[in-house]
Amino acid sequence: MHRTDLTRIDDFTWEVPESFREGMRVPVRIIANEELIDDILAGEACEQAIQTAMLPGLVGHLVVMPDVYSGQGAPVGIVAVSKWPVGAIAPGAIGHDINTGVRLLGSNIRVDQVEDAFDDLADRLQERIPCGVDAEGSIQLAKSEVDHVAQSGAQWALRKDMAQQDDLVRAEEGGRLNEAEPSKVSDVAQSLGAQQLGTLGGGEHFIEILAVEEVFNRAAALTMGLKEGTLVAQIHCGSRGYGRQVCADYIERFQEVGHDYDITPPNPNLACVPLESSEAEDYMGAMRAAANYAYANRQVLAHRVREVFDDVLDGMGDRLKTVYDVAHNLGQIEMHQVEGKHMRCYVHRKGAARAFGPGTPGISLPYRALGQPVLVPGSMGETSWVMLATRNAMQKSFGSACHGAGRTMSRHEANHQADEVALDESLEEKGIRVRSSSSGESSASTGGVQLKENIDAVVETVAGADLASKVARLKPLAVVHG
DNA sequence: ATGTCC
Repeated sequence: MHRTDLTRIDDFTWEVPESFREGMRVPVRIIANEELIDDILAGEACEQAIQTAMLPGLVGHLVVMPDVYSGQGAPVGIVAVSKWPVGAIAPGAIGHDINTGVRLLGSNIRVDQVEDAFDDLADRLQERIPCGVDAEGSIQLAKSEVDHVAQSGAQWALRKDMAQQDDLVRAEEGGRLNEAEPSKVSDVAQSLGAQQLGTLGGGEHFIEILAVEEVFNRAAALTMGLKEGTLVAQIHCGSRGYGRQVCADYIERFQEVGHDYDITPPNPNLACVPLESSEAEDYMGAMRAAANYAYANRQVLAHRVREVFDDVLDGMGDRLKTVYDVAHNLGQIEMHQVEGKHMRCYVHRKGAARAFGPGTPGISLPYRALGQPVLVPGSMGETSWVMLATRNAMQKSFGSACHGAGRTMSRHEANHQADEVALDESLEEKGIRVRSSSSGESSASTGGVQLKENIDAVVETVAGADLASKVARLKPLAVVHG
């Protein structure tokens, strides 16, 4: 695909018109600046976005975020809005990693007072937090308890003394989605859930210690508890095997029943059913259960981080306060203004954060007047950003913003051990402590493997497109990953 | 993303 195929809407918005391909239901709108657009057009994600725009019952436009990259079925970095009740729901447009997201903890701990402790912090985090695809948790749950976690989300952790009330107040949806139906989750998923709570997983999931490097919006930063020169912790992870299995189970089921509804999906991984079908209802219940599992997981990990801070920094764990907790892969029923009409919709966000503008109901109370916080982690070891959703986001992107830096080389492509090690080494060279379950196994790397750092371009684009505004930039000090 | 894909 080339620029000549696009209509330029404004400096940061490029449209693939509905007429581009037979079967597209809505245009695709790519949010990108001059620096990012050509890479996006060159990649596989663009074709995937066009296919995703063929899902039945979509309205408005398919939003492509500047940090988009290729995924299964739909790319990672899209928002697809389905009209209620005539539209369809597609698990592949939410993703296998249901409610992968970010928890950010701020603190009043000054970086310069604890510089000597970074190595110990990294070591202890690695010891305390099981990482990697096959990680099993320190918490073993009975099957009935898995259902309680899936029902209660982060509130489960509060009952188990692994959360503070304020953690829930400053979390999207209070860390719990209503109407979760653990009974609609398969036994296989449930057994995985029994073993994996409090684990980080693999891929791009990580825990980082960072410093608040620069504040751009003092008032907002004050409300968020972010101050220049202080230490923060960021947790990027999701629902592990539990959510992955839910997605896989329902894609399979939707593939089987799709033709009963006269639906031919654009691609088998985009199998879908009508929103008001019993299959859709089952999936929504199971997906919310997985989302709650992820909220609980990030809460347990936040608790582990506090424990490590208690140990290493002499009881400083309590000084870590939740800034916000946000999902990057979720589907939700929302009201939106589409082509001048206020309508009930089902919003698929895959690799996109909900970003409701100031005053919108549904934003956690401490932030309702400001707008929803948008947490933008870089790829592990990269600069991260905290932003704030703007009013404009409501119509331009159906209340959504980017989820983090796109990857020019996915960990899937970088699947060779040597590349993984080389990536870690390039971070170490920058003075960042890296602890990885796969590190140190090989130094056969040739070096020179690097993730292109495009997060600044992503953030400039999101700010330029007026989806969110900058609050603070965070600089990584230590990262633990699978 | 993942009891990891041929």
